[in-house]
Amino acid sequence: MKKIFLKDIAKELNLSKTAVSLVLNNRGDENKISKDTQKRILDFAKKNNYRPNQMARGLSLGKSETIGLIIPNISDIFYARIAHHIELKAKEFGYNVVFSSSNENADTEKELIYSMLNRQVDGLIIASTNEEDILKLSEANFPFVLIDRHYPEIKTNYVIVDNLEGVKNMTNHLLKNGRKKVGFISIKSQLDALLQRRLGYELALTESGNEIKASIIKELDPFNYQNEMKGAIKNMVKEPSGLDSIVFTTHYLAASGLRELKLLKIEVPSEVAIISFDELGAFDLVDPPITTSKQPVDDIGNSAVEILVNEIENKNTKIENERVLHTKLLIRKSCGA
Amino acid sequence: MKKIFLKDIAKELNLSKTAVSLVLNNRGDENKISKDTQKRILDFAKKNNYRPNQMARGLSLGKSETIGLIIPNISDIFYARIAHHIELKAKEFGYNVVFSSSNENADTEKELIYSMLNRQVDGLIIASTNEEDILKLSEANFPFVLIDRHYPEIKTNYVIVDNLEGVKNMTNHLLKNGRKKVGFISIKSQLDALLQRRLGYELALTESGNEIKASIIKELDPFNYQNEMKGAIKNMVKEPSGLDSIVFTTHYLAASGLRELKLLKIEVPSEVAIISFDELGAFDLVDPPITTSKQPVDDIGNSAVEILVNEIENKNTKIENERVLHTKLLIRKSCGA
DNA sequence: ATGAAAGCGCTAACAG
DNA sequence: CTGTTAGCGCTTTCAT
Repeated sequence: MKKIFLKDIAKELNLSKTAVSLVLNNRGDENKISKDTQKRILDFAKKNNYRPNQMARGLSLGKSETIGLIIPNISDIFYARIAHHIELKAKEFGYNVVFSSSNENADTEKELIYSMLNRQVDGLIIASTNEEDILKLSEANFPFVLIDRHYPEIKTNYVIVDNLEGVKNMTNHLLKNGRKKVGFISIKSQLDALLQRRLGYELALTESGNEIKASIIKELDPFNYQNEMKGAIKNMVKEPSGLDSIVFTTHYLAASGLRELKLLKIEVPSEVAIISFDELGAFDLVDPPITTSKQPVDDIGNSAVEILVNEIENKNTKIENERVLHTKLLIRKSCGA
Repeated sequence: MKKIFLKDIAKELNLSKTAVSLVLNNRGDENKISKDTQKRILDFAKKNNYRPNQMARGLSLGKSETIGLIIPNISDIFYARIAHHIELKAKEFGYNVVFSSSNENADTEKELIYSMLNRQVDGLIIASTNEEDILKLSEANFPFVLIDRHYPEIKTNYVIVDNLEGVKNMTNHLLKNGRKKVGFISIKSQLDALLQRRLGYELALTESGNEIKASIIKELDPFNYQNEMKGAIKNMVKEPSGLDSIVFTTHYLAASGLRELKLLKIEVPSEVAIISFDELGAFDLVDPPITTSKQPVDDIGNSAVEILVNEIENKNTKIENERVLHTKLLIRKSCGA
């Protein structure tokens, strides 16, 4: 593991740094360096385990072959899964990934973006909480793609799912299964993704001739939802609301809600049916197994990288850079049928 | 977002790059640069949003203020949680983290380690699959700490849990609850962590006067455990084995096992009790809620960073660099009582 | 107190 | 085909 540098191998082999650098970067042929010399260089490099210093290389090249990933929280299984696919795909293209969690905090996100820019990432993939800096990135023409969440007013690359459709399908599923009074528990947020989910719910109700009463909708504080859940559930289930089903807009809300329902000894699905947007690892084992609108995490991750690398490397191939993917309803027991 | 460089601010302010650099690195006072000059520099930098190029800085300084994290799989909630804590703690110390998944593949892990070294990470945190390269790192005196898994023959920093104790407690819990024939389902592996888990199981049995029959122990292929699970379970549950309980050594084995038990219509815990080492997000909601030996992911992450940074920065504070943490038994319904 | 200059390891014109 | 040279942006030694 003794460190060896480019100049060392040049010296040892009595060649110039240029020749060595060229060969090591696979530009030997195009620069007409003799096969023999090339072989000597390659062999020597391999034998001595030569490893170019990527900081030097990056500084010189003006790029780092690194993608930055900014997400709300890596310990959220949803983002962790996306991260995994991003990582895999990035590697295919020869990129590493640096990640950071914003914890849904705008300032942190801002700091993270700049910190990554300082570190000379070649591009960014962001599940953003904060519009302002996205706008700046966009104006600066820096390569990035938004995932999971996007800002309709800003023209950017993005990969999201059709939230409206997903939640509408969920709500309709409940309705189709004979539920009459469907509640909605979400997170208080200005994010378009959450807005769309609410719209999907409302649309399903109105289209089926149901009225939307505010009391049926609860939007909890993202940092305090666990405490607020009990009240929300109680309120929904008891009269006058007397709901017979609840749509949850995230997996953690669904888990938390089910926990409270159990504490309150409310039978799921006989008394109250529940359905979740996206899922946790073991939702199929839960009592009862939870019906879910599953997001295509693999596709989200792969698409994001594909779009990003395309932009970074400025390939001519015009690819679709605004992708709206679809969720898939996994029907289990929590809605009755 | 117009890029501004050190030399720009020096020129604008009619100063030398040295002065600017010094001040920006908080070494103004110690180099007796006038308060006034310092203020001018700082103000100008802030106003123009100066952001040092970390590649250049890193190249010059010979360090990157980045920690590399290599784990088997970021989409495994266990590692994702650890990653989250590592990230948080690293930020406290001013480090970023670069992560990669080895997918339990020795070659990938090797490649990852070298790739990270090339990228000049200052230190590494590794949940390793492959002893060989750990040995090299160790010989090269490169700062790193092993987590989750360690190699008893190599002297390194590490943070692990007491696997033997954890599984022993699990097994005893089953025994205490009146189970007579306890099975063991694990992953086929040479890793010490898994060996210890098996030892814990065996120890609990022998100490309580039970005999260990090979047929009671199943070690599945890590890449094919889902397919092998059905056979394993069937085999254990039917005569002559006729087990009344099973110890699973990972959360995904437990989930998979429970899935099969349900398919086989075997009642848990009345017919067969199960217990898991570590847990998934919703193990408390599962039917039945699964008793678990929970690992202290926060402490694992925090300790690892603490030890690593200590070593990187060569602080004199002698800290314990071989930590064995303890799991905590969360008793739920899957074992009966 | 401040500045000139060298150097970190690598790439890339350009000249030969 | 190969070597010289400048330069990426920053830090730091050593004069002044």
